[in-house]
Amino acid sequence: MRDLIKPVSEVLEPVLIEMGLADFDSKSIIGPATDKSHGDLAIPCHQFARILKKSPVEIADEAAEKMNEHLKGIASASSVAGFLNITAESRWLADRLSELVEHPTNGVERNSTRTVVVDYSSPNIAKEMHVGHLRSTVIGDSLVRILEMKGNTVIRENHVGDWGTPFGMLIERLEDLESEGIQPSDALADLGIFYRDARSSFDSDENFRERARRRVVALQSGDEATMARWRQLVDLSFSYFDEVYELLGVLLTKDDVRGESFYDPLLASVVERLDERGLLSNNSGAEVMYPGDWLNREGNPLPLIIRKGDGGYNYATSDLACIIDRTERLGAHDLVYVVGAEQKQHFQMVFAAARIAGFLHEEHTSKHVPFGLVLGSDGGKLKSRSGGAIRLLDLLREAIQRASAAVLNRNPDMTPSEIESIAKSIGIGAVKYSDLKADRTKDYVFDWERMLSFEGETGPYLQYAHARIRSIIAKSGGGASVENPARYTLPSNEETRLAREILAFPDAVDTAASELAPHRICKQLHRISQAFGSFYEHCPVLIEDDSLRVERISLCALTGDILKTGLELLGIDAPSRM
RNA sequence: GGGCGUGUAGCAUAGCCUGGAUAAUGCACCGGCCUCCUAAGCCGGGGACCGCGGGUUCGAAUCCUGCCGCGCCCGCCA
Repeated sequence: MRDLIKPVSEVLEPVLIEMGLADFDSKSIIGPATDKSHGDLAIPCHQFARILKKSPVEIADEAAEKMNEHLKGIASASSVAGFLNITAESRWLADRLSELVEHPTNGVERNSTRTVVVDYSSPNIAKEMHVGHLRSTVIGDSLVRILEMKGNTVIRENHVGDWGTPFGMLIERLEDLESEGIQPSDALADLGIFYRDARSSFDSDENFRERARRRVVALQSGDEATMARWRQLVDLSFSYFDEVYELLGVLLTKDDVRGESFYDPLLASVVERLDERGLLSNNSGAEVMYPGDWLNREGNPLPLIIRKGDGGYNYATSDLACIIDRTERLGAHDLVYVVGAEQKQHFQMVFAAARIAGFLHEEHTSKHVPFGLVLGSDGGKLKSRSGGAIRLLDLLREAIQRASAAVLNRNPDMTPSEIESIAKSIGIGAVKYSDLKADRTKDYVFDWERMLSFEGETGPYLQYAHARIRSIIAKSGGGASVENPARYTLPSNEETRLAREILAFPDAVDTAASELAPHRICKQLHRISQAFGSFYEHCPVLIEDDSLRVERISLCALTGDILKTGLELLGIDAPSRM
């Protein structure tokens, strides 16, 4: 009800002055009513009692009376227990609804024109993607869509772990397997096993370890045969990542990949630039920076290691190179990192260092968007039934398969290809919604039963509301576009409730964008779906009364469009049948 | 030890930044609703000392403070 505050505050302002409360800002004392049965907005008058030496009840009564005559056509004012309550008139709601129908982006203003880099997903080459990557991918993708809708220029960046010391052992493992006659594509068919075996050889075999070390040196120096192997690892891993991304339906493509290897050649210049500014100091052989007041376990200042004693580089250096690349080459204003909460301090230090070094200026913002761990239903780390790590691909396929059974059960007449497509939308939507619906900073319990039960606050519930709307519209014989009726009349409580929830949608998008919190949109879409469910049961649409029929079809179409738009912002499909 | 985060019905969560009325939603539980646009739905009901103690305030789930539980970080790893 953000739009209601402005006209109400214009009426409230002279009333405040008249009552001797000119010091209060009319806009900031108006808040949403905590109990919607009292109204849309509320002004608690208890705060004025001491100044006016009158009871809050008297003050609220007086203010309500003074306001009412000027609020005609907008709202009505009433008072209860010292609260001045404002309730929008149906007429006012109806006019806002008509505006929304005409609005090109469902009332969401494209009023932000920053260039934003969103860093998300970030899997590691030759390593299985785990549920942490799922969270980063799903949350990051939604943020990209939300920020784009607000008008920003958004650049997706997939900061892939494709460089560094692990590649010595990975390449040597690949060599070993090939000498045993195993094709590289087969060797990497299961990345979890491949990585685990490489690791165990590295840990247990001195000879292998030595070969791995030499291989790292060869990789760093650009040795041709080694680079070919490295390329092979990268390409094969990507085909796996792409399969996951395709199934997930995220925006990420190969063009968005900007891996560690890209920044490697830039690292020396990072050190140079820091050195020029005299920011580096030597700490037992390593070049370090002290960007803040962090302490280590012994209570000594915590260094950010820029160059190791052996001349190698650390993640911090790479992250600084990355910041320079994004601000100076890509012209980014805002940097967003969708990375697990455990790296919070690391990012604080890197951001602080980048400010000190002048890589980030006043016009830049940098935000770590943390998310919690993914836990199994036992409260511990998520594992497969056999106790191993869960392959993301298997997980997504299971989601689709579970959805498929439910779709077939309800629609025995559907063609197999229809079922396949709808099951994918539902299964993936269920996984995404359950990941996005809660505040992302909290740990997250992964529970098949809950997310795919198709009941309650789930992706399928929202999709179902949308599908029912499409079904009505198909039966109405009209087109898919929203017709603006001559005037909405909103004759029932169900209709005004639905109108209110629809009108709150742009607000939810704005909040989600400013807080980088997709769950704000989830919650509002759920409220809209609930309001629609109630409307659906109580307000028949395809009826004889022509003007009401037109109005209700329009309301359905508008609701459907908003649900579709909202689901798109979450990266979730909105099928027309289910 | 230091830092950060988190604690809300049996379970899972929203609300906390920006203090307001009877704390919201879902699952589970109890009771209703399919000759009618998809019952993956709708309507109604029971269930909460908002971790505990202090403080600020006319008013605290929300702000401040102390304690307790849980998690994460404090590596020449990423």
